[in-house]
Amino acid sequence: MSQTAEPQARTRIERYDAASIEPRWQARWDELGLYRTDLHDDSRPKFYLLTMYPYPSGDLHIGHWYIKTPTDAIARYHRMHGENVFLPIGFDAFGLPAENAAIRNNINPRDWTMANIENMRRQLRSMGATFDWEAEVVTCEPDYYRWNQWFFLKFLEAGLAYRATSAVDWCPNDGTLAREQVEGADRHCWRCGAKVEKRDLPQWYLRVTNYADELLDFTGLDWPEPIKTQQTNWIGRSEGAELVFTTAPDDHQPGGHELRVFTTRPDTLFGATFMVLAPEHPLVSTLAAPERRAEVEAYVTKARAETEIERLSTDREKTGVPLGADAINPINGERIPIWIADYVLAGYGTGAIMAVPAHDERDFSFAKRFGLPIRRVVAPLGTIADDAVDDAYVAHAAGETLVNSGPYDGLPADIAGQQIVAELAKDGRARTTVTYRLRDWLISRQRYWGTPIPVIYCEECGIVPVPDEDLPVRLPDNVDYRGSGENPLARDEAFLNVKCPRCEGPARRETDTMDTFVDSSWYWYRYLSPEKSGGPVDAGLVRRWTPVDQYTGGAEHAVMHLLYAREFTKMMRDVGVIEQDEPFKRLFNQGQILGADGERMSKSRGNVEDPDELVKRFGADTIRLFLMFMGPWDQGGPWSPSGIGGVHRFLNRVWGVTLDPHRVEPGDPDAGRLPAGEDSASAAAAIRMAAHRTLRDVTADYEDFHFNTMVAKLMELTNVLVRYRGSAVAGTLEWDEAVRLLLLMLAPAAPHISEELWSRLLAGRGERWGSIHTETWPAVDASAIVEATREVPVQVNGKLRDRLVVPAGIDPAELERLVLASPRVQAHLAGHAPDRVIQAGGGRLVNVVVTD
RNA sequence: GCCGGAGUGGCGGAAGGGCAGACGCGGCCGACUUAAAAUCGGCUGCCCGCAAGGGCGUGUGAGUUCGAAUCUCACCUUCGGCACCA
Repeated sequence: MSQTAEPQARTRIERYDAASIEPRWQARWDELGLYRTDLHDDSRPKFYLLTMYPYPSGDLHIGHWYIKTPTDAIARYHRMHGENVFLPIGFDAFGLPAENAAIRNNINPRDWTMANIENMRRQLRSMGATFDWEAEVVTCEPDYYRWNQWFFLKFLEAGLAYRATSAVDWCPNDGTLAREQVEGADRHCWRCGAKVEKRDLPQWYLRVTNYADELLDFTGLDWPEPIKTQQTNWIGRSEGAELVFTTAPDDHQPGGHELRVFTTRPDTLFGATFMVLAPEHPLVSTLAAPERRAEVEAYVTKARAETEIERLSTDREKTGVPLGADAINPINGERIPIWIADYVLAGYGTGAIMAVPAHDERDFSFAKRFGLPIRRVVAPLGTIADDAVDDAYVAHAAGETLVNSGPYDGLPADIAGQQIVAELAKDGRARTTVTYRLRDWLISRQRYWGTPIPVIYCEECGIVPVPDEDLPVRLPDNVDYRGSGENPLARDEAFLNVKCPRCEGPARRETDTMDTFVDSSWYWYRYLSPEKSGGPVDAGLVRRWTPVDQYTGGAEHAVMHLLYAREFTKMMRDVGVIEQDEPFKRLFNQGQILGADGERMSKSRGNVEDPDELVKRFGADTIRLFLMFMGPWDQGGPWSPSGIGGVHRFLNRVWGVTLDPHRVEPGDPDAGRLPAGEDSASAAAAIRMAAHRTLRDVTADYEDFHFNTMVAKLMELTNVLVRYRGSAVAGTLEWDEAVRLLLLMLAPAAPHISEELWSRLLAGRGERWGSIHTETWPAVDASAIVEATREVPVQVNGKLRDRLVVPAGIDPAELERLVLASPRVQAHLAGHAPDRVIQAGGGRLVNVVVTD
């Protein structure tokens, strides 16, 4: 720090220089262990603040700062309220990018990951954030992933994990994917964007569909509505009925097979003019007539190859072929033809539908395409039953009744539906049922850099779980991971060949690893006891500290991480590890910082903003405040540094008014003088009022995460101080109080500069140093913000015409008299008598209503 | 197509039934300086007007209200999510 001695009597203060301040305080905080949380301290209320742990891609970008620095401000704010705050951090360290980088650069994925983590630790520290590094979790460490394996085996034992062979989504880079990890109509991989295809593979699943109904219940969760809506839609609960059709006898088969369909519209049963099975439906080959067999098989083969790739949109023209067999409608015995078509999905409902073209758009376009009959059975009020159907009538409207439906004609649709199901239910041909879109979670991945799934395949014993004492199944370090597109573990003989734990015979290890979303589904429980070796979590600490009080992170995880986390918590509960039903009590989704081009930041686009550079130029405090000031936190937006100078200037002014209150600015003719009409006493009261009003508003803004207005209000208060700087009130008790409040309010958001100025104030008064971050959040003095007079806007017919300054406690009748006496009001009344005079908000505003 | 969010100055945004545009950026003018930078002060929604003042203004159109950026309905634009879920 350069301290140039000057000849003047008063030593000139040095300029605000973040670079010389910030590292010093970061080191000091670290040294004092200010942010190590004593999890066993229950003398204070606990506050578990969690922010989504980063993937160690190598560099922190400005988006990480955007989520993490306001989260840190929340932590600091809560600490100033006497809460025992736990803000841990860790790394989501398994995953594809490490493996790809390893293949590209011929290095070990572990070395690549660990080097990145080291760099990101440094970058995270440069934020000045109060992470408790002692609790750090790195998921690629055996200490962590062995518990993934432990959980898996618990789930296996409880029937919550199972292996099944079916057509799964396959990404050429990532291997198999869970359903929610395939995006878009063109079916691409959520991570790498590659087109996904179907493969028949035996894979491991977690039975999350067990929790479908429970997951729909958000009671007690303070989550953003859009996330709850997205999850609700994803789970896709649908109430309806299962109806049993039977196959009709014909020349080549005796019939009598049951064909179950799921429908939400049992009321339209009389309108079923054909049936459609998914191409994968198990009865397809049984039912296909000999003369149709070739065509059917060709269609099935084509559907299999095309299914997920070519079904581009709902607009695609429907395809299908008839099986050459009929089904019998249970309600009226009618024979209707059975078709197969790929618009019926094997994985939803029963994989078969009754087609009611008059009342379903998809069935309608299929019927049109293949010339199948269309029969109206629900008629809106005023429709003639036998009018031609030009469009599927799907809506529900008051007054609609059934037609062409035998004994049910004339009944309202909903009543008729219930009666039809009840009638068929008598002999077991119908039941009400509920169907979900949610599928079980496919967790197998054919990649190296993940948690090995701890099972062994024995020729004699079949699937054998790895015994607990053999955990963890370690990822071998030196494998040939360079790629033939096959899992490197499958080529590692030492890993692959094991003895069966049961019969000691030759056996083979599972080579699939777990979806990395398994790692991120319970890491916040591990933060509470990262070193624990006897089990995955410390039950006592989990009971005390979870659910997490506040979780912050992006909304892009709505139906992935944020849903898996809820599912995993429920599974952990059901195997007796924890008692909690839900992981996160309150969730906040910050917006996303886009590149300057408005696109998502990515290295390949070259629009990534490097915070290290900005830290060097402006300091962490400026960046923290600028990101908070940009706009509402949940909004995000394209990165534009154009306003950053303004925020930096603000901190300069805070620096100036704090350290040099008597300075008189040369450029301002009024500098150093009190404003006209004010004396020292009124100026001091005005400063005090401004400070306490700001405190009231800023407190509310911190509570609501309205950081942009919080910063604006601190700027306003600072501007008030700048206006009085060098005048008679500078340095008075009221001035000092305002400065003290300003620094305390600024402390959570800009922790370094406020700490520096705080220490200088203490030193200036000869007091012992104590960190500003261990101070208590100040209380508003209500008496400081009451005014003697106030300004009342006056409207005539809703338009602002005047403002009156009146005594604060003015009587309403007196206020009305003053308002009507106003020359401007008189002018706009133009001689008419007012019809009404409305005093809004207890006289905060007056509106004079007149008709002319 | 369905579900959800958002439309306010040149720009980021504030106000969420009661003074539209807080705060900041940018711009213009000025002070300080030999000069520039930095810093400081003033002005800055649009239109008419020398001014006083007036008119118009929160995506569009209707409505509710004494009063609407804010509530209701319809539409337009835009950003997310879903992808034939029977």
